[in-house]
Amino acid sequence: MTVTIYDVAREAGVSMATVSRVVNNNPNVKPQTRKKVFEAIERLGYRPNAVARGLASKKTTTVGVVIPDISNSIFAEVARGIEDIANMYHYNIILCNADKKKEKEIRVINTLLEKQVDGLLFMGGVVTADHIQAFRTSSVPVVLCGTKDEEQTMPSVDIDHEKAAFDAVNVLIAAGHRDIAMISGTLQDPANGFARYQGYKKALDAAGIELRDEYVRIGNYRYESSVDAVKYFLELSPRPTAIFSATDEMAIGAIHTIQDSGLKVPQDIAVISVDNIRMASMVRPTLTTVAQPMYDIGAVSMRLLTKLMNKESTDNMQVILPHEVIYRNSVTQA
Amino acid sequence: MTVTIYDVAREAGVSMATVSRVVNNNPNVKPQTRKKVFEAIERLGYRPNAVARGLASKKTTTVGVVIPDISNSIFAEVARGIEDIANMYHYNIILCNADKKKEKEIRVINTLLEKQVDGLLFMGGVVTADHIQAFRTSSVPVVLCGTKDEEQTMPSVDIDHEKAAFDAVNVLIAAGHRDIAMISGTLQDPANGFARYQGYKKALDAAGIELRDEYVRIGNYRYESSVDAVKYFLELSPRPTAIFSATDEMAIGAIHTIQDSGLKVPQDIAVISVDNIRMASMVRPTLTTVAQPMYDIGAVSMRLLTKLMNKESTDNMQVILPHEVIYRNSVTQA
DNA sequence: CTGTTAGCGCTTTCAC
DNA sequence: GTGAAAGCGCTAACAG
Repeated sequence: MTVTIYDVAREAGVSMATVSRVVNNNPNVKPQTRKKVFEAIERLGYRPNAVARGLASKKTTTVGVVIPDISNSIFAEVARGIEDIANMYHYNIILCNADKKKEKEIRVINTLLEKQVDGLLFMGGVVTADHIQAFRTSSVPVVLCGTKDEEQTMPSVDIDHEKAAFDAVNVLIAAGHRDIAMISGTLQDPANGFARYQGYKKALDAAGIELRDEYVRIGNYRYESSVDAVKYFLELSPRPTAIFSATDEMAIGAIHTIQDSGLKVPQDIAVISVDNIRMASMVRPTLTTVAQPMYDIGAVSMRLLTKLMNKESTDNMQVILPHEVIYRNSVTQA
Repeated sequence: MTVTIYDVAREAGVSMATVSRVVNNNPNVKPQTRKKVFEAIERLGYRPNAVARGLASKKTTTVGVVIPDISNSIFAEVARGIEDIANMYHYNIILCNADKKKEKEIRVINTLLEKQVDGLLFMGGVVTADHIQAFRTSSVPVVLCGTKDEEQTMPSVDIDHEKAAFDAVNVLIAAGHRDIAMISGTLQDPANGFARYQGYKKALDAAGIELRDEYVRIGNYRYESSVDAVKYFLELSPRPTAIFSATDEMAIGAIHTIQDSGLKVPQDIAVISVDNIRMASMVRPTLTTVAQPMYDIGAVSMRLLTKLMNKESTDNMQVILPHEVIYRNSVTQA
């Protein structure tokens, strides 16, 4: 039924070992023999069985990628970076969505490990002790991308979220704003949540602006969640003249809510955030934001993982990539 | 080093077969024995090797999903539907991005087949003879989702794109429009391209409106591509009073281009499209569009695939799911 | 209810 | 350059 390496060997009049060598590009095969084998493969329509190969060689040339939320375009962009480098090094990637659920993340990590992936990339989200525990039960290398663990003991690739937020708020301050509200993510989230909030606080602090509790609302990163936050801000007095959103998606929700209330962005209220998703240049006004290099985060973390899988020495296990303010039209420049 | 089923057997004082039964939830094990085995597993930290299991059982409980473009939110939503049903039937899914490149699609299909997936889901895009050929070289079932092949010989789940487009254009006609332009996808694409164009043509025809060549521009489904199309339309005389876009993303580009030119949507030019991506309710004005049930397309195709993998009989191999007009604010209702 | 025994399809020494 | 043979870790008859 299915044609195996043995069938090919017989058809070509050689041993399985030789066929294996040909398939794996081992140079120790006479060109003529190689040709015979290729012909037999062609004739029989042989397709190597990666499962059998994986069992025999104890390598699958596959890396597992756990993605917290497949419908989030940020992760999609990171995934592209991962893919490109993976292809370059001849690894296949298997992407597993975890729905932003911790329990599912752990389950997915275990599934991937059972499938004997050669390495693991864990994207975004919170990295708990349970995650670390799951990683430890395996012997394959793991790289965190777009996040890091509390103790910073694991290899990771990320931006400096606090500094990014700091820079964003400073754009607002430089434009003359003093009444600056923030739509934050949950403070439980060390990267997109807590760190960005810290950056906001420090920027205000550095400018001698007092932090006002009612100027901070917690959202869930979704468009809808910023609608409520902004409605709340709109009732305040003094009403904020600028809003710093932890993410672009919430910023876009903010812009629309402001506009729906009859106010103008940036004239009445300026808006800035961090991420630079594709949509940021698709709204009106276009969104001023701090870009994180999503593709590079993916690419660099995959590259780091290849080194780890090859047991190459690596100097820097905790990579921080640079970010950059993208000036568009949701903040009036000074 | 790695602990195997054999180690567990020894530790628990039973045979490998018994351990295998316990791990696979085979009822033919005395509760007490089962307990002993579980304890041994726990003590040793045993994790079953899915690769070995796959080789021995010739089943991987894994289905491969090829996704044309991971950064396209439509596919992401379809993927959610696939995932949910896959989990329900205890299949893992491995997602492979193909960058909308035919060559890469074929390569990915072959990789997946080498990995011995139990079934294949092929999402969106054009299905050529080469694709069919690749599918045929394998013995596992394949379901197309969100697309279909020319000859409709393969199992598939999709909407009636032509009818969806027809309905969209009719909304415009019902609102009194006669000068209706279209931003189409490539006519090579049977689903999102050709079929939607056909629907446009037929709707005009049914209303006795003559088709004008200059009222049709071809885009590439991206936001940017509709900018040029709309600029072209704006110069025309008579200027169209409504635009039908083959996809939401291009429709959003259209709306912004119209607004940037100083005109208003829907007062000066109405816009409608097909898809209903999340962003459709996030733009201003919110986008009137024909919704395709993305989650369901994924869910139904995965369900169909499970039936095929179990060799259950299935009456309907070419499923067409219903679509629905979502009235929002980019078309003034009559 | 449990153990024995063949493989699954391939890689990988080790000889020749 | 090539072949023989021993597994990789597990499942699946088949016995008992």
